[in-house]
Amino acid sequence: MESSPVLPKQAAQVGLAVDVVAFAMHAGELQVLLVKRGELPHAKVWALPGGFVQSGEELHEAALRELRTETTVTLEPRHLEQFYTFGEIGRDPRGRIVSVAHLAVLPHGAAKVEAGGHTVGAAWHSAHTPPPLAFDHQQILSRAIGRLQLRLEYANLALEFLPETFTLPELQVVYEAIGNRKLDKRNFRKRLLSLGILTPSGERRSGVGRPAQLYRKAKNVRVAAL
Amino acid sequence: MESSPVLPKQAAQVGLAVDVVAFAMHAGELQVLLVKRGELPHAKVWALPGGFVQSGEELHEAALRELRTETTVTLEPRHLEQFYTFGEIGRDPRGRIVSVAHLAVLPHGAAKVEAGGHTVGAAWHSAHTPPPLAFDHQQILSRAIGRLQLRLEYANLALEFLPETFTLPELQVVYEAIGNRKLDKRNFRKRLLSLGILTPSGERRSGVGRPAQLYRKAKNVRVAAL
DNA sequence: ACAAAAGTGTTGTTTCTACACCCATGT
DNA sequence: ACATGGGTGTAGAAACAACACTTTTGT
Repeated sequence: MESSPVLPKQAAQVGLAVDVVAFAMHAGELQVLLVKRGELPHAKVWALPGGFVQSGEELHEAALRELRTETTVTLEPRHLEQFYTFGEIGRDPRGRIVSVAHLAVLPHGAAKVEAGGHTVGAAWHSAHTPPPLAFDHQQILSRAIGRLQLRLEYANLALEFLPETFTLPELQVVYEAIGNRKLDKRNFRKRLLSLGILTPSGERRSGVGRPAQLYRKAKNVRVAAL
Repeated sequence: MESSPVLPKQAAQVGLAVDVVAFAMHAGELQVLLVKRGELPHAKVWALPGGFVQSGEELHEAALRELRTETTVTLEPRHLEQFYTFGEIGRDPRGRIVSVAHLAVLPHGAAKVEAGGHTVGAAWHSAHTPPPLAFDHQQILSRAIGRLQLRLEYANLALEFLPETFTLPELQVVYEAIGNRKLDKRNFRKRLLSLGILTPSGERRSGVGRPAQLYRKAKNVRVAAL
């Protein structure tokens, strides 16, 4: 399928992997998708979905594949980008394994996850206070949260966490959960509406209280890259 | 020196490389360090310094080594960080080669560069208008400039381009060269001084005109990561 | 009627931008 | 004296932060 690499003299023998930090909003909290490993090393420990890149497979394809086979996520990621490559020598006891870490955003409704592949469990966990993680995955997660917070503020990645139509209070919850802080309702509303990236639609009656206006993303999407 | 990787079933056979985008200021212009390749593919074409990661070598060590052996740079980089990993399948005709690209800042005075290793030339070139580059190095360079512009504004990376003491007009030139736009002298001066990251020292008489105040970086360095 | 959540404006502070002249030195 | 580059202040505009009450619905 491709020519085999002409590796020179003493290039390192490395394994190339991808790991995926998949975020979603559940119960007003920023959550991350974790799998419970079924194999050594770190069997029965929670870890990020991930694995080795296969021949003829692009990096982002490998990330998608791992997400789909290690868990049963029902929806497509709304956003997927590589954000850092972890290659420190001792990071994996099996040898020199370099992992290109990816950040994914899953839309609301991707709640049903099941284990698949070599995993014996899959579940959403609080992103800010996760369980103990295998390998250097805590470090990877922390860096992913940092990147997500950056992206939130200046590319409007928050919309990708919600269904197609949503209310402003729902959007505010996304900002608050990712930023881990409360925001003022009036200022938030002013700022978001003045950006002109939202268009209203019909109304909606939630369980209790006054019904909220529904919005959707405007035509002029601008999810700026880096 | 290390245990050989336990590579599973059909993991891809990949070569792992690093490339270095080394920036410096020369003649009031943002310049990038390029080498003229001595080997196929792309012999006699300008390229970023780079090469394969060796066993037992961390990624950033490999980046430093390539910088030191392919060119004779006299000074240590002031800043070195990985910024993106390029792994597209067709990017290198020799096979599947994944490159972790690094951004380096060399301080003023690193002007003398000579070819070394497998290269037949090494020289500084305009970063905004470089010559034709080998492989996907134009793409790597563009992304590096984008990252540098980001870092400039909110981590004060500009100081790393200058000698230990410098004048405000010199610093402004750095900002203008990286951002590729003119800045207002008064506003620039107000903003920088109000940050409180500069402390004055003695004076200096340049060739002509009124002598400028010299500054150095204050004690509270904050070169925020990511 | 009451509980619950949505919605709405103003004011003061800070930050950003635009803009033109005088100052200190070398020749 | 003059050429060269360094240095300075102000005013309007825009963005941001703090703050409390009214409205609409379901029960």
